[in-house]
Amino acid sequence: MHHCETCKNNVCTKRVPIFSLLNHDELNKIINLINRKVYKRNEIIILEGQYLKNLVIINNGKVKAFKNTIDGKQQILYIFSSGDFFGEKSLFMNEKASYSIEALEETSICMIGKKDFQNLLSQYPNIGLKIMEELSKRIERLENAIENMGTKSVDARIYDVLLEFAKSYGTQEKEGILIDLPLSREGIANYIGLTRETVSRKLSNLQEENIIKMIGNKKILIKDKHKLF
Amino acid sequence: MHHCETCKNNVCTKRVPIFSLLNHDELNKIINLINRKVYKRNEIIILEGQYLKNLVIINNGKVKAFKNTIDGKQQILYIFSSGDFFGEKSLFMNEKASYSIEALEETSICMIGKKDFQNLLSQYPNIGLKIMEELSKRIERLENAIENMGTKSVDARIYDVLLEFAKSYGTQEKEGILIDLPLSREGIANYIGLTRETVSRKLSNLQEENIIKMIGNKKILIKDKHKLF
DNA sequence: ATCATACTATGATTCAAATCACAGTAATAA
DNA sequence: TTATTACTGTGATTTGAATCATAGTATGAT
Repeated sequence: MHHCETCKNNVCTKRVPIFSLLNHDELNKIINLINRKVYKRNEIIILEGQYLKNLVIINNGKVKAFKNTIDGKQQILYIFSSGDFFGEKSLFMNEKASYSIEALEETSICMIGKKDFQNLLSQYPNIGLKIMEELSKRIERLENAIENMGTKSVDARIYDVLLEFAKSYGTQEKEGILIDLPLSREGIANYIGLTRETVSRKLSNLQEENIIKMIGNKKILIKDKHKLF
Repeated sequence: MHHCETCKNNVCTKRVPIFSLLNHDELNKIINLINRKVYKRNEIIILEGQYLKNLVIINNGKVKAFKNTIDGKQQILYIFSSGDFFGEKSLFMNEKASYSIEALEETSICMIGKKDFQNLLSQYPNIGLKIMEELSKRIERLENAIENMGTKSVDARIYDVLLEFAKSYGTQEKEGILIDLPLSREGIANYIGLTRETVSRKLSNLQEENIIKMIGNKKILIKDKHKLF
């Protein structure tokens, strides 16, 4: 199974940074350890508190990782897309997932069992280094998010999230950077710790100032990136 | 050098979780790779933006890791104490420090050069696993901090920081948990994203409600822990 | 193309933390 | 012990985001 060319090309190994140091034969061995699954928009992939038995790598699509609070609020911690992984915590510690994962669009994932992945780790120590590198990057993003929420004005936080989205989901067009928003207004609010209404208002302001242009609800054109600093 | 008993007992290796899987002889080998240094209260150990050439392990004392913003605010990200390490990012990536480190009290540190530590890592892969484990814990703390700042009331954030400090710096006394505060009111404010004044007021409230008792400026007695949930 | 549903915008009001201002207190060094 | 400095507490005021309320718009399914 999984040996036809189409499958290979669709499978995570090729596009995953943590496997980037492996050669063709090594990748092929890994393919046999992988289980795939596809989720529809809004489907829950993991629920906070569940035990996770796999390392999950995103092949295609986007998911959000979030925590729900007792009083009905939601904090989005990550948006994971192609090549990102989660569930790594269960590899070294036997702990419950500390956040839920929900598909933001049709998303296909690859799963590698805990044991299998631990074997891979000891066989190819470089994978471990790559994971540490990725965890370090994630830590740095979280640290910046905390700095933003703790010290920056609401306007600055809106600027930052627009620039982040521009980098991750934007394409350069002649009029500016066109962002394919991964989140609704409410999602953005839950990502940067504001309310839906405040995000709406701030974006309207930016549009009035001719810095951005909202195209429907799912796209934003950044006309003047330099005014967002 | 470093072979007398007093030195051994004072050196980081024994109290550092990341070396916990090594035996006595292995630890002795590591001792020879270590350089020690002592910092006084308020001394800067690393400045944001500097290149770091060592993994730094705290032997004794406490430091704060923080970012300064352009408009003069400060966000404290971590309080590191005995057994904690930092500078691990420079081991896999050649990047500048993303935060400054300042001693909160007299603090002695142990340093292992980048190259030496990389050798250790390949010699004892378990150290790598321990580091990943520690990074995972750090990630979880950051994720919780973001959830707190994004979704919780100011009161809840004060409760949380008191409970955190009680766990890390508190001793059980008959009247309650006595916390040796690592930070001033302003420091606490910079840790949870509030102002000095708000922290003062909220602590005063808690004292009036007989939940805590402030003892000078550096100690707080938690009389009724259960009211902080 | 129409409809149903989910999402968005925006005005009015409330509220709580930031800010400003200054007095009071604790900690540290001489 | 006293003096000096740094830290803390608290009142008055401002400010800006949350909340409440409702109308408007976009999107996707049929």
